[in-house]
Amino acid sequence: MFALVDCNSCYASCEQIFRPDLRGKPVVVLTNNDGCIVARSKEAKALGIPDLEPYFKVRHLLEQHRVQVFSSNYELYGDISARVMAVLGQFAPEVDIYSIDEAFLAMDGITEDFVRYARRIRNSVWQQVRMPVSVGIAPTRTLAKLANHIAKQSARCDGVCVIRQPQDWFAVMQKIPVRKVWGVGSRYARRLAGQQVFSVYDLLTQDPDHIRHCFNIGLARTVRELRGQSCIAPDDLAVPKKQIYTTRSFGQRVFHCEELEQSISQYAGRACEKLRAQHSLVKTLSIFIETSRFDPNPLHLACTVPLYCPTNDTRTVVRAARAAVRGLYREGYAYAKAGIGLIELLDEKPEQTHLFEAQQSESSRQLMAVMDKINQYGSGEVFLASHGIQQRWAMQRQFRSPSYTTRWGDIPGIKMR
DNA sequence: TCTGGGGTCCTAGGACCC
DNA sequence: TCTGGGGTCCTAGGACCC
Repeated sequence: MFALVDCNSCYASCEQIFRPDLRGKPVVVLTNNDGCIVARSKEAKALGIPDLEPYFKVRHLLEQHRVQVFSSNYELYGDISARVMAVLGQFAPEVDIYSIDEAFLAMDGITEDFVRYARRIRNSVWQQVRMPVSVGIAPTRTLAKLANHIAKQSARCDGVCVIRQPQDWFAVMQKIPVRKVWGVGSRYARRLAGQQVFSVYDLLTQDPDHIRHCFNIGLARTVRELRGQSCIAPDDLAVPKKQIYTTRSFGQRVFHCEELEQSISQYAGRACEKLRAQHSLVKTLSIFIETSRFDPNPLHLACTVPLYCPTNDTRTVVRAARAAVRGLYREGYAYAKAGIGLIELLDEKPEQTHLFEAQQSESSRQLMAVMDKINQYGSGEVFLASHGIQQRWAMQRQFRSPSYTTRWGDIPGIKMR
């Protein structure tokens, strides 16, 4: 059995922790660059504010209902997430962190009544972090996700749902749209509708081989998981990434090559941090710069760059990435976004050395380790000068809250009387 | 004035080779 | 002379997730 613990409206709830005056009120959080709505409190959902809608399109609606708007504050969310995960660690020996706001717990060896166990988790996380969570428990991860969905939807569940046997839940599954299944996006949902598959139950009763033939192995696995047959191995979530990307839209359009080089330097730095965190080396990069996809004639320029010798030294990767940008750059375009992908990765050990090139030096390794140590809280205190100091292209975050838990200057004060 | 997220993996199809 | 099987690698595009 697996438990999936998921924070309710995670980013909005994070903001409410330090603004208890906003509990019970409509709150939304925006994506990077204040682009789209990415999190909505329950009250904001009730107002009919759609998910992932561009901010400027719903701005008047938000103002009309006096919805509190926040820019993304990942320093805060990352720290709150770590605290939630630490609490979950008290409940199971193995916590698979699936994303910033959810984790799977393996329930092996848990003898306590599942409903009671789930309630204890909920209460503890609320008590220790003030984060509301929902808990779904089921024989497979896909069913645990579904149970979590039911826990959130049904008031009667009060945040907890346990699916012991799928067949006990067939009646409920007939009423849940197939789109809600983990692994079924809007495209698959549309194609499935063409085959008269509308509900979770409809999908569950399909022949996996038929689904494999019409779609792919992933969706066939999903069908099996819905039937209670576990096919997503625990390791699937822990394995190192096969590719690492860092891409960002700019706060405003960029016209000059130097600024593109600055941005790509910074993204490369971030990508290399992730690379070192999983003890990998990169052999091939992918670099792109592009105009807005909403432009009448969008331009997308990309190239792949093989590295002479696999590395995880930010300086080497930055040098190659900047050269690539200079090669791609075309004058006269309003660039909206750039990114880097580390697309071919190797294990740090054993290192594949080039016949005529010294392998990555010990001094390089030490330097990177020191940088990572200083920057461990994601605040980016140490960086290469090529990132630039005055970043005209940096993202917009007009409604950012303080980093209450990670910056000395932002720690809330207590009034004594 | 103008505004539109970010990350990862899979697969089909083409190029090339034996 | 022309055809044809099968494998590998690469890449762009598609699909998913939160």
